[in-house]
Parts: sequence; structure tokens; C-alpha cells
Amino acid sequence: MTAQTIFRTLLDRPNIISSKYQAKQLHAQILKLEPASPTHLSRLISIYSNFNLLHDSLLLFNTLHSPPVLAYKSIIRCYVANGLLVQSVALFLQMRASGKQPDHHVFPSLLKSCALLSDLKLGESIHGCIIRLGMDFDLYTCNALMNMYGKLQKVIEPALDQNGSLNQARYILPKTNANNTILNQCYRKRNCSYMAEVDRRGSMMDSVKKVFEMMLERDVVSWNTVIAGNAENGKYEEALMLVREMGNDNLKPDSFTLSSVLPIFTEYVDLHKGKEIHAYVIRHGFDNDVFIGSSLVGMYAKCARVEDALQVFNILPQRDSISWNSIIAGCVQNGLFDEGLRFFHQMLKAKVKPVPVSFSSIMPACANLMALHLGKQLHGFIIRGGYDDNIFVSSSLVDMYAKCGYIKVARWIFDRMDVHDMVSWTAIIMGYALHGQACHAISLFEQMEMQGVRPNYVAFVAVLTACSHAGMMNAAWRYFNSMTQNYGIVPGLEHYACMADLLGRAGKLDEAFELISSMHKPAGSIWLSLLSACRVHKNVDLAEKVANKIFEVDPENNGAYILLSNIYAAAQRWKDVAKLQYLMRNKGIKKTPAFSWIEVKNKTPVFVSGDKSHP
DNA sequence: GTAGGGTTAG
Repeated sequence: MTAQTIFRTLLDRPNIISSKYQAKQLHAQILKLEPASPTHLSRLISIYSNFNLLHDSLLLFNTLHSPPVLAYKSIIRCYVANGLLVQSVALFLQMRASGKQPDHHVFPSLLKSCALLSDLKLGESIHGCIIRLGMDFDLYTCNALMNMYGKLQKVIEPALDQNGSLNQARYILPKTNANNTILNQCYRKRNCSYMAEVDRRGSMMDSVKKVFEMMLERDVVSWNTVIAGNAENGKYEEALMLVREMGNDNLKPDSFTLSSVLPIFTEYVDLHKGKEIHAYVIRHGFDNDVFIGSSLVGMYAKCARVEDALQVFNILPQRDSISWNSIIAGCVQNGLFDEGLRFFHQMLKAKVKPVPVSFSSIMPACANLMALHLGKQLHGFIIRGGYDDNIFVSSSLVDMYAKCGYIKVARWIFDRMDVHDMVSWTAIIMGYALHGQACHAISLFEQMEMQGVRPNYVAFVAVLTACSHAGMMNAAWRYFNSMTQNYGIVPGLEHYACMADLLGRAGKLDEAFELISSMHKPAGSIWLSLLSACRVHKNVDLAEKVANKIFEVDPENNGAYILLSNIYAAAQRWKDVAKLQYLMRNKGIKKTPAFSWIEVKNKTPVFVSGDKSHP
């Protein structure tokens, strides 16, 4: 066999080339032997682009006068893999202009570009092109189409208002990561005007369904794509139904299916179903899968099973930044702040680069520990790493500074955010509420409503807390009623607690009693705040009634015993005090002293009740 | 051509 035959064989079967080094060797040898033909050069480009060597591919590509489809396809794929999305679309247009017929290898990467650019119009026109070329029955192309529509739904749906038209302020343009700024800006301008035209002719999930139903053959990727599309867009029952249906095509759930399904049970806080999936994972040998590992950690953490989450994390054979984030968030969400911080440090030590999620997961630990010093250090890290344009990161910073006592810094960060979502509004409103600045809190709440951002359950907790701290009874009732009437949110324990607290402090004890009694299942904690109001307003009769309510639902509530005993003492009913203390001794009830702490000048003094040791 | 993790709660 001559050298030429060997190289031709290699070029015909590019899979034999197994490293970048081999690819470059082959290139060098071919250059030495003969002037390479466009076909051979295209195959080399294809090999280079498979190894993601964009620079080498482009150098070769630019030597071609009329590049063959294979060369175009390889460069487009390589552009997308390197995040040069605008360039990939531009090259596709150039290819069409040169009269080349795209084959079915071109579209999957191109459709991925549309998804990453969040450009529905472009995606739909490429879909049209696919249909005209008769490629709408190609398996890979259809899978990519479904993926694109599913991803677009996820970005566009939340930015649509009630009329189905796009709210520009809520539509966040993706970062195109292109190094050609002018091209990028042109693209964004075009994209904006396109997006403004979007009317909701039907949801993009309908398009996913249509493509799926039209397909002649479906493989496991097709099923996984349509399952993930439904799961990511909150259509949980549809997703689970599809998992059951894929068996009819003789397909079994694989690791992709499972990591799309697990977050559903996490969302449902369904430990039982989650464990069933865990068992399936173990039986089918998916327990080394880092994707599934992260989902399992998240599922156990959400179900308050931190021990199980830790166990899954500890036996993971490999960890990436997402599995670290899962365990960090899992600890923090369950109140294990120090453990969360320890994992964060361990992650840095393991040389895993933090991502925005790492910061938004760890920051609540600083906020709840009121660890200002640490929070500031992380803030520095965030600024240096350029993570501060992330809405999750900024919201967590607003919350941290507010909780650590720096409401002005919190407001400064809030004002410098590009866009505000409901959570960032809620964080700053709650900040003002905690600082007793109800006017600011209420004014911001109204600004939020005016900007068309719908408050949710937590946002009402924030504004009601503000009212309650400032004794603003009328405003509180207005918001409490507006919650159900205008937004259809059923008031929960926290909302009732604010109202009861407010009524109690104002001395309207009977009204408070009535309000709490009207609740479905009032918890002990809410009665306790009324009991405390009874003490302030010296109403012993009601206090006894309230205390009995607490003992009914929570017989071990030591706060209730202490409060009632104090109320008796204040009324000089010493016999009742003694009776109560006898009862407490019998039941083994002891009050754990509460304490507070605050970080001042890098020191954290701790206070107990009546403590005068710190000047 | 397909997957996992995040901010707000007296």
C-alpha cells in the first residue's frame, strides 16, 4: 500500500484518528505528498472540527475557493461548540448564498444556535427551510427541532404577559460570547425587533408535540428530548406519562431520562418516588453518573434528608461544579450553614471553579449567620470574577447586606441591577421591613406592581412584615385582602401571623383571636404571638384560652408555659404560677435560653437576655 | 441530536 492510499483510507474513515496530535500528523503528511484536493481538505476540516480545533479548521477553510458542504457543516458545528453562535448563522447564510444545498448534518448544530440565541423567528424560518428541503423526517434533525422549541419555551414563556405579547424588560438576551462586537450588536438589534413581533400563535411546546407526533422513527434521544422539554417547562405529569409510554417503543429509561425525571420528584418533595428512582439507578448501574448524582443530592436535600444527600455525594466517583453546588445548596437550605461553608471551601481547594450558582447558594449562609465579613469577602470574589451581573447572585447579596444591617449597601446593589424580578424586589422589600422602614418597603412594593411584576406568596410576607413592624393596620388589611382578590394567593401561616401580630400589638386581642380561629389549622407558633400580646395587654382570661389552644396542638411548647407563667406572675396569681411550674417539672420541660449575635469590627459578641457584659 | 445545581419567607 502506498502512503497515498493509507492517507486516503484514513480520510475516508476519520474515526480512526483518535487524537489532535494524530490529526495534525495526518495533515502534515498530506501536505508533504501532494497538493490536497478540496474534498481531502474538507475531510481534514471535519476531523479538526470533531476535536473542536476551531483555529486549525478555519485556517484550512479559508484556503478553499468554493468550500464543499462538508467543510461548511464542520465549521458551523465548531462555531456552535465554541459559543460563536452569530458566526454559525452567518456562515449558514453564506453557504445558502453560494448555492450549496445543506444536508441533514447541518441543521442540528444550527438549531442549537437558535436555541442558545433564544431566537424563535430564526428557528422557525430554519424549520421552514428544513421542510422545503424535505428533511423534516430526519431523526437527528427532528430531535434537534424538539430540543430547540423546548429550550425556547423556557426562555420566552416567562417573558410573555397576560396578552401573550413579549415584555422586552423581562426578556433577557443571551450572551452570545462572540468576539466580533459589531456583528454581535447588529445581531442583537435585529433580534430585538424580531422578538417584539412575537405573538403567541401557540406555545412552543405545541411545536415540540407536533414534531414528535410527525416523526416516522423515534429513538431514545427523541423520547428524552420531549420528556426533558416537558419537565423543564413544568409539565410534570405529561413528562411522567411519556416515560411510561416510551416502553411501548421498546425503549428503557436511560441516564438522560432519569436526570430529567428526578427534579420532578424533587419539586414534588416526593421522597418515596425519589427513592424508587434511586433504586432503579442502582439496579441499572447508573450510580456512577455525575448528573444523576447531583439530582439525587438535590432530591434528598429538598426532602430534608441531608444525611442521605451527604451519603450520595460522598460516594460519587467524580464531582464537578454542579455536584458541589448541589451539596452546598442542600446544606444551606437545611440550615446547616457551617457545613455549607465547609463544602464551599473544599470545592475551592479541589480547584473546582465556582459558577454563579455557587455564590447564590452559599450567600444565604452568610446572611443567616449574619457573617458580614465573610459575605464581603465573597462579594469581592464575585466582583473580581465578573459574577455580579447574575440576578440570582445580586439578589442574594441584597439579602445578605440587609440581614447584616447594611440596608443602604443592599439598596445600592439593588439599584445597580439591570433587571429586577420578583425575588430581587422581595429581597429589598424584606430588607426594609427588617429595618423597620415600612414606607420604603411599601413604596417599592407599589413600584414592583406598577412594573407588571406579579408578587407571590413570599412578596406578601415581606410587605405584611413591613406593615406589622410599623403598626400600619390599614395598609396591612389592604394587602391582606388584595392578595386573595387580585392575585388569587391563599394566605398562609406567615400572612396570618403578621396580621395577628399587628392586631395583638394594637390591643385588638379579640379580633386577633377570631382571625386565628378562622384559619384552617393554626400552628402553635401563631397562637404564641397572640399569647405574647396578651401579656403586654395584661389579658389573663384570653391568655388562658390561647395557652390551651397551644397545648392542644403542641403540648411540649415550652415558650407557652413560660409566657403563661409570666402572665400569672404579673397578675400576682402565685398559686397558678406554682401549679404551672410543677407541671413543667413533671413534663421535664426546660426553657433553652435564646441568644443573639452581631458582627462588629471582625468580632462577634453573643448576647443572652438581660446581658450587660458588652458595652 | 438528549440530562443535573441557584436568589426572597415575622
